Amino acid sequence: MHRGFLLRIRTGTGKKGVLENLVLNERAQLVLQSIIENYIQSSEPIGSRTLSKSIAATLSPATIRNIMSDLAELGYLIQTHTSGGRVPTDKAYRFYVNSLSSPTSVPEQIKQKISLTSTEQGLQVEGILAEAVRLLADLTKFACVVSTPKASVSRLQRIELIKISEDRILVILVTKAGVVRDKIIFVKESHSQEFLNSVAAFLNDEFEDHSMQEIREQIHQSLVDDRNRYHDLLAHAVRLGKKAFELNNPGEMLIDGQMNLLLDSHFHEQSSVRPIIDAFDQKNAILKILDDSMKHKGVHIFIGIENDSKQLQGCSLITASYHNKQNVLGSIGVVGPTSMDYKSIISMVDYTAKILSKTITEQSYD
Amino acid sequence: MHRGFLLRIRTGTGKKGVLENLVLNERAQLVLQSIIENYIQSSEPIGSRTLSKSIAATLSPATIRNIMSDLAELGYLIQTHTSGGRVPTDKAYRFYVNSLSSPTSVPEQIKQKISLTSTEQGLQVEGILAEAVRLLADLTKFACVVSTPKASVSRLQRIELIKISEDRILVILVTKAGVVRDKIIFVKESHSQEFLNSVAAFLNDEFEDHSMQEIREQIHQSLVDDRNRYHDLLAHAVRLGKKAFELNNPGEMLIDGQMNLLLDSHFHEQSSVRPIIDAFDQKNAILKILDDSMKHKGVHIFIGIENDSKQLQGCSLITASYHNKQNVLGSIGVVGPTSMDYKSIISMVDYTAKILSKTITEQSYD
DNA sequence: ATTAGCACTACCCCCTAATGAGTGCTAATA
DNA sequence: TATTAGCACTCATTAGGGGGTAGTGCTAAT
Repeated sequence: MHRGFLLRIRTGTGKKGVLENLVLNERAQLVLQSIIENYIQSSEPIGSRTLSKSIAATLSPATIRNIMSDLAELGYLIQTHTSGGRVPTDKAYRFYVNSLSSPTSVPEQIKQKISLTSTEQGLQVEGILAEAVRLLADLTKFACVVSTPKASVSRLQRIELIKISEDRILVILVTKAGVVRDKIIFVKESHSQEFLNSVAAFLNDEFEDHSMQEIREQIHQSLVDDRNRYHDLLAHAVRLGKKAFELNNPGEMLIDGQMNLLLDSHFHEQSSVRPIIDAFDQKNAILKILDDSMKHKGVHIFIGIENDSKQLQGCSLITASYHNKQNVLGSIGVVGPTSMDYKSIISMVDYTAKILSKTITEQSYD
Repeated sequence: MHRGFLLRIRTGTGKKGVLENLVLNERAQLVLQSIIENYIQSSEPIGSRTLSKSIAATLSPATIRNIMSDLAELGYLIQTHTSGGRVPTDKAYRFYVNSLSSPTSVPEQIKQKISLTSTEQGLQVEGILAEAVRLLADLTKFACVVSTPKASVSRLQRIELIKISEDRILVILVTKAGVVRDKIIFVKESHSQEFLNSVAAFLNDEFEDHSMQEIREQIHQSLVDDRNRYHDLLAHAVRLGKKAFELNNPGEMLIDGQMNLLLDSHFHEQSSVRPIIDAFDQKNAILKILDDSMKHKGVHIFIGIENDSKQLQGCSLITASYHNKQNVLGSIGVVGPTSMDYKSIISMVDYTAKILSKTITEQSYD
């Protein structure tokens, strides 16, 4: 047993030297990194002999075997069979991405492909998102998702109420971010278009530039506020506004490139794709991750077992949030095998999110 | 050679008796039908012995072999190997679906599942379509598509012009069918909201209940019509209207259940799915079929080789148009293997399209 | 016109043996 | 003491061979 040489107590912390706090020495790191990179490329278990040829340092297979044995014991590698080479665990991938510095720059050649042309055409934000997610899917050859701007954070630019029939009113909400939402609300009593116009004018006056969340809260307060009862227009405005601003779509997302997953060699066995398909169908697990990713700027990486959702524990997600001048609006991301090429995918997601933010900011209404 | 007994010149036509004009006698029809139904179930080549057991009539394997041999010669069957049973060709499926009478009724049990609840929630047409296509995909376990209502045939209910910024106007088009389209147009000169309101009022007066196609034509005529030059409001209305009614989205479609194709045994070899995936990516080939299917009422069936698009020649499509009170709006359909269970899929598509039509008609604005 | 019988074919499944890449352990080496 | 060479062993993969099965075409009998 020669683990001693492999490990070093993390310097500068007073914590007890439990296993998790140990760090690998440089050679072990090199070997692990090399295994991971080889595996990402070949998606086949890596053996000591193969590795000794491809690795930068000159190490004999036997030495590598020793190191690998220790790495396995520490949970970075597993053997699929007694004699079938070793495969990195999720823990290894975590180590790997942590060791990567900030996103490497995207090759110029690919940068040129990442451009969103749709602004010229007066496309809505949804159109831009659709283009972005398609682009990313084409580029990465994995499945990609993007969450539409959260209704609650987006700020009101304009509301319109249009009488459609005696009992139906079309509500148009335009947000500063450039998103148009339309929904139909049903009313018991018929209102004239003129009346709806004044209600809309009132709501516009009152709430322009407020976030949807704020508006909902304020309207709710007004409801319990007695004095409004005596003002007819106000009362109606509150009642209609309540319906109009009710958030009915709990957050949507656009998906593209699902099919890419099936052509990927890592997912070759059908069974392993199944849960991911289901995850896409149900959406909420992925949506939750995208939401989480909005909380902090930059690229987020969720590797296999780290995902709360069981269905997603067989894959990794790389996400980045996008924003306009004021707010973080949503996130865009890639769903692929845990053994994906993190280095390049991270930089692609990062760059795409930046371009997306830029495009959306440019065409925001303020 | 005993083909004589198998064939009969089609009666009542004066055409020369070329091979295509020949029809099969009843026993041959029975055998062919039986082969097809067996193959649809098992997706494995059918042999004479197996068939002789499962077929209704009592025929010895040898007899069946003779019939099968003739059917093969006529292009209804092919052998994958010298001794590997026979498989129906696209021609056989065409014969089969032609021999089916009008759609069989859907089992009550399934009918209950086919219901679109979304009307209650004031969902737009797009929402209803999304629900319908998802439903059909769940039911059939294949990929399903639905084309959104053609802009050109839908009739105007209302237009609104909303000033977003100095050089941007948001156009909202509401059609009788209940579709809301929004787009942003760019203008050189700034207009006040009041002015936009009068323009919108004018356009509404002039064009309500006209189809988009008509409107476009009339506006185009007005443009060349000199007398409008002298009427300021009119001139602006024409200019803005031209931009507003420009059809920018060439027809969209919604897809659901693509993943189902991969789980299907008929497509088990990856290679055969690939072209279909591409077809979905490009959309236009499928969109064209959906468009074609709008021309006539009822269910349409496109089998393998019959498809113009090479990529779709490995699969079959079953489509049916949907409509509101006045117009055919679009079509909904299933994309699956050529060996799909036509009988039940046809009736499901038929029934779903009917329910879809009913739902949309009910919530149309006239 | 239909069927039974026969020779033949080809896939499929199972078994076996050979191969090769990998491992752990131990002893030799620098 | 860290590293390496050598050895015995494991196990997935592959190729080859035999039996079984389901199929075919042809011919002769019914």
